[in-house]
Amino acid sequence: MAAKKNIPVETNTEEKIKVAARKVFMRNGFSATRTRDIAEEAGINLALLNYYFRSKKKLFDLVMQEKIQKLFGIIAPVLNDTATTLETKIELIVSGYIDVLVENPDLPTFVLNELRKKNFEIIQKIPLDKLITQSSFIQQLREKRADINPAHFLVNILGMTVFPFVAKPMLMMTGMVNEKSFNTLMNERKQLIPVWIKAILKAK
Amino acid sequence: MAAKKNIPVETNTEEKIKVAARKVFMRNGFSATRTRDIAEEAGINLALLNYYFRSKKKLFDLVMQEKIQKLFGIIAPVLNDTATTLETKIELIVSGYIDVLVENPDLPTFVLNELRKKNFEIIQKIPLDKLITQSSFIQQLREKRADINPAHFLVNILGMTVFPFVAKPMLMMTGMVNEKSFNTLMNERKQLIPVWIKAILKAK
DNA sequence: CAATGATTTAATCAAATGATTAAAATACTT
DNA sequence: AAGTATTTTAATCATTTGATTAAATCATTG
Repeated sequence: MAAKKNIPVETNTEEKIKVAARKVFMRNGFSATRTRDIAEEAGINLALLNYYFRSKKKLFDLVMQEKIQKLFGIIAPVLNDTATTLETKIELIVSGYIDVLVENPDLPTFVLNELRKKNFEIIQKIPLDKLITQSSFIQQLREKRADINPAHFLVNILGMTVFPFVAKPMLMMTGMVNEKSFNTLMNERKQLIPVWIKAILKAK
Repeated sequence: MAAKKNIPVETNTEEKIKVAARKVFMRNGFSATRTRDIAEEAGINLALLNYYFRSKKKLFDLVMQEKIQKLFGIIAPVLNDTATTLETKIELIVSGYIDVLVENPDLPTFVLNELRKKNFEIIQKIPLDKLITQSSFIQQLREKRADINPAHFLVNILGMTVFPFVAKPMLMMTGMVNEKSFNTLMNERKQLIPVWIKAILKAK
């Protein structure tokens, strides 16, 4: 590691490849992405990709790891914050997700589809199990409504929040939304979903 | 068309290829599927695939067309039935989707992801726009709650119903569900989602 | 500045893959 | 049964694609 010392991150070859890989893998998925596409997008020689990352698969795993962390990073800290109420947590999860997904609309479909196809070796195995089931969020829900299965409740919040992004191509196909009205709709949902979830919490 | 007359559908080569194509395309998506995989799954010579369907893309478009119709076929007739109440429609959509998706858990992620990647030429262009916006469902919703945007309302129902299937790999990764408890959960949701949606309808 | 190590390039490989072809086998018609 | 059309097969193409190699360039160190 002789060179590379004073080279700013943006012009660092390794970083240029990562940036390009994120973009191309996210757009096309693992199988439809050719290493040549990434090289071209990065403006580098194809051999450099293998020089820095060994293989297409290794580079992809790196990107996947990031994207999964991005997706869980929105919800994890909120679930475990003992300082906030259940209502506040709901608001934070909803607006947190919508803000990130308006900027990265393809993120959930990409991750969920690649997971489904098992195109990914889990590198960093986190004990998500306990992290969620022991969370402050679940405890607070139990106090309020011990009869509601936390899985149902979380699925409702995420379904209302994340699903529209997954279903976006279909919503556009049906003419129910266009590129502009979709974002308006999502911003409205930041206020609306917490109201609806509270209605569900009251329902019996 | 000389032969093929008395040949039962199951042993019909064209049909065998379609059955195999549905299976393999659904599991792997367009790009990760090789025509050789389909031929092997169908137990036929590779050349027959091109003989009957001209190309991988044409065969894929056929499968996509079917899958999209399957996905919309659940909801379309319910939305437009003037004989049922809004409450009944909600119940029918929810249980209709859950029943089909328990048997075809990969259907939504497959379709939504391939649509996202635009791996598909829409052959049969249906005026889904009017079909939905002019539907009995939307009219009934307007009568009950003119202030609720129908898009929000439909997204809520579909989000709560369809999203769990899309998120299944992630729910399993977090240890929140396993293969067995997932189906139990989905069956519970057939009863629960209509209750929750009614709570949303009452909320202000 | 020369020597050393890191980075980059052009050229090339080997395997995979969608598709085609010509011939063989099979079924249908008269 | 002979002749014709359809279906199936084995072999082969032409590209694409992930990866490697050897040589060239560049930067750093002593």
